[in-house]
Amino acid sequence: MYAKVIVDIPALSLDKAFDYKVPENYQLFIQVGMRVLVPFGKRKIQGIVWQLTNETDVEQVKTIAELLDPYPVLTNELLRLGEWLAKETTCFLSSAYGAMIPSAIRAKPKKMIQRQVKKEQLPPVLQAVFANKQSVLWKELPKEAAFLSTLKQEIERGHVVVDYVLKNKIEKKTILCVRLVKTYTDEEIAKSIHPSAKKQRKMLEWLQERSAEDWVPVKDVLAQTNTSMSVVHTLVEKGFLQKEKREIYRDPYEHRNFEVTTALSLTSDQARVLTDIEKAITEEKARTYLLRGVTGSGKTEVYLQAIEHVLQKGKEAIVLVPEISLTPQMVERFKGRFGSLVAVLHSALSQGEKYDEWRKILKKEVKVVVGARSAVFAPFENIGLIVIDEEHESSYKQEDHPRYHARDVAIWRGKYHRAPVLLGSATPSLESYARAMRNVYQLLELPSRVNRLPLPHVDIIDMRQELKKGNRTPFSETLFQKMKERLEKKEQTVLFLNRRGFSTFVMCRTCGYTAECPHCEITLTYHHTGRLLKCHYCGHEEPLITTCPACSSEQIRFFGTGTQKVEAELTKLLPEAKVIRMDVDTTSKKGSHEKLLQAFGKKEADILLGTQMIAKGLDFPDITLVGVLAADTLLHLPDFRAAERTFQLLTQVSGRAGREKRPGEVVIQTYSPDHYSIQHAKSHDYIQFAQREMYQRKETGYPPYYYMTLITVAHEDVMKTMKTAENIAKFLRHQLSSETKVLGPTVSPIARIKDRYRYQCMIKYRNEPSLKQTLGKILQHYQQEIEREHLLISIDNNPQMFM
DNA sequence: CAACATCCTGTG
DNA sequence: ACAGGATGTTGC
Repeated sequence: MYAKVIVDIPALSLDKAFDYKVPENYQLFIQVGMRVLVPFGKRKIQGIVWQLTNETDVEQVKTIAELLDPYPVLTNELLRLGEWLAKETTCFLSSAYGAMIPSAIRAKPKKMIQRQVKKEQLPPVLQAVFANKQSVLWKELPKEAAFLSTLKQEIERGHVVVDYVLKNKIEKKTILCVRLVKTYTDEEIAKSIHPSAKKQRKMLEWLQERSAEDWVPVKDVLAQTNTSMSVVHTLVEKGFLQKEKREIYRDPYEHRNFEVTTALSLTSDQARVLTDIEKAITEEKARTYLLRGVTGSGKTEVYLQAIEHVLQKGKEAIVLVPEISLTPQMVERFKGRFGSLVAVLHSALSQGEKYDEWRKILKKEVKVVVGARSAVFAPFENIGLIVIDEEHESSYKQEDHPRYHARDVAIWRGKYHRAPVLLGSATPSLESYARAMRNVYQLLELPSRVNRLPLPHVDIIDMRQELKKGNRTPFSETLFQKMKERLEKKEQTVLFLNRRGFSTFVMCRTCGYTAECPHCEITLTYHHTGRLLKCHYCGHEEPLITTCPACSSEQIRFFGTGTQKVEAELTKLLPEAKVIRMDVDTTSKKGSHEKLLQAFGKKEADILLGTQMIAKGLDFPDITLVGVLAADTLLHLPDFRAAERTFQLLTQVSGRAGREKRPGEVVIQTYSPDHYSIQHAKSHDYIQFAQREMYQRKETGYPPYYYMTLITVAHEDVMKTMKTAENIAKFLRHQLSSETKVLGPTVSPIARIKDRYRYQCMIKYRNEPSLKQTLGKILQHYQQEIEREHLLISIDNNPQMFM
């Protein structure tokens, strides 16, 4: 019996299966999808069993060293999905599988030396490194030539051997538990426990009262009965109790109680939508539905009831939510409805927590997964529905290998399981909307808010006029007036600014010098805390300059406005207002995001000031005013989706106002008040916006009318980078059809990142069946340079970012 | 001509 | 990715 194994090393030359013999003792247990440790050259590495066969063409097959799993970590379906993903996104098979497995179990084998003889038999230098240990990690050894030659000698003599051991990064967590051996009668207890041993009696009684067969953590027993460990020991010795280390799950929501909820009554719109979806679930129709529902129209309740239907059918459901809206509020809605049947997966969990949530899925202990992008790979085997909330969010596209879009993966899995996929959004991506228009997806709509409240009134303020009036604060007169009103009425305001830090850039007024990152061609951003200049791309930091390094002038000025600066202005202009600031800098610590939101929910502050991250899921009844300080920041980015993103963001943010009884108001400040994305956001008119934008895309030749592929070349040497990019473009023009456009090469919007120069080419095409193959040829051709000289060629199909 | 750095090949 | 052998470079 042989196994075809995909080894865990990302390299083009290793992107194929390697055959290994399955040892006798594993033949009964081994299954496709399990991880194995295999000898590879002089090393041992991890791999995935991809196929099992009875023959091999390879003459000198080696044998699998170790079977790493008791059950497969990848299902048959996921193995096939990986093959598709590798082909579709031009990545290695091992990278595709890597994306499906939690990082906690992707163990790196460690090189070690082990002594085979008594310490005294080794030369003194080696005695010293071994100390009292049997084995030592290779990387902890001294690397001097003298030492290495003695080591080599000892290895040749067989006194020391080199070995690879595999350390799981995260172990299963265990705690000490006890349970009663059986249920005891009073006489039995009286017979063996002395009347004066009150504590022993108390512990036994306490345990008897609980369901007797269960294991109980010792910690709880001691706390509840107010006894000590010695009592446990005595009872174990007397044979009343059993003691054992039991495996437990780390529970990220351990200290939270989720209020149990039941299905809410639906509006007629919701009911109509739900009927369609339930029908698809029952009939096992692998259709994709686009649910367009205005903010506050109750999309989540539709998801919840559809999932209920899935569970009734004995199937499982996956719900994807953008990372930033996976707040405790969101989790609460699902845990409240489905309790312990829910697993939650997102990046804020520790590695151990992620691993445990994932194990619950694998062991079929949960039926619903709520999670960010990568949760689309949840190893369920009987999926009845996949939901993608806020489907337009660009975070569903992974920005590094494998560059997949969760929507495409969901649709693939939907087909496999014959399950519907439900895409939900108030502002669908134009790609999805176009598909719905062509009936590729089925369009479902929720046109009005659940509570029948009107959508908030939106004021557009022309900031050019404010400047003329001499207003130099970040707030227009109108916005400032309204903020003051809220303060008096004790209502809350949310201020939104799409930029963190204090100012955008620092410039010398005398000579025009601007501070730039030494590793990336991008201006540094001033951060008030620590008085630092930071690079938002590579994290480089340097102290703030006070004199210009170019001309020694002291006229250093800050330009642009960030959240920190607005906060400072607020304390100056509205000293009585309490402000909470939320951005990457104030929410980087675990749990701080939640804490700040809770504080705002409890009305500990009047104004919430934040970036992107507060645009979603914020659902507090007392917010009656939303201010967008600079609506243009997104609009003028060099990106064909700039208008779409602006419209989506403004709509999203406006949705935060007046979610309950009181109507809300929105103030949008902008330097381009007439732009259609801003005007249509004012009138809450998605359809008008979509039509206008669709026209624009058609004229300029962008998605959804054309597909795009972005190729970025990066290398330390500018000339080499340019030449390579040029050659690639030439090759593409030659290979692809004449209707396909190859643009560039041009310098990337960020010309250098981490000391590598960057050039890019763009391919725009409508029909190019051999594109994937052609791209594969390019990688093949540059394989040596990629593997040896750190040449980077990245291929991004349907890119979301153009940096 | 040895000691050392760099290139290059193969991994089942 | 990385180990190990082949090949090139350098110092005396």
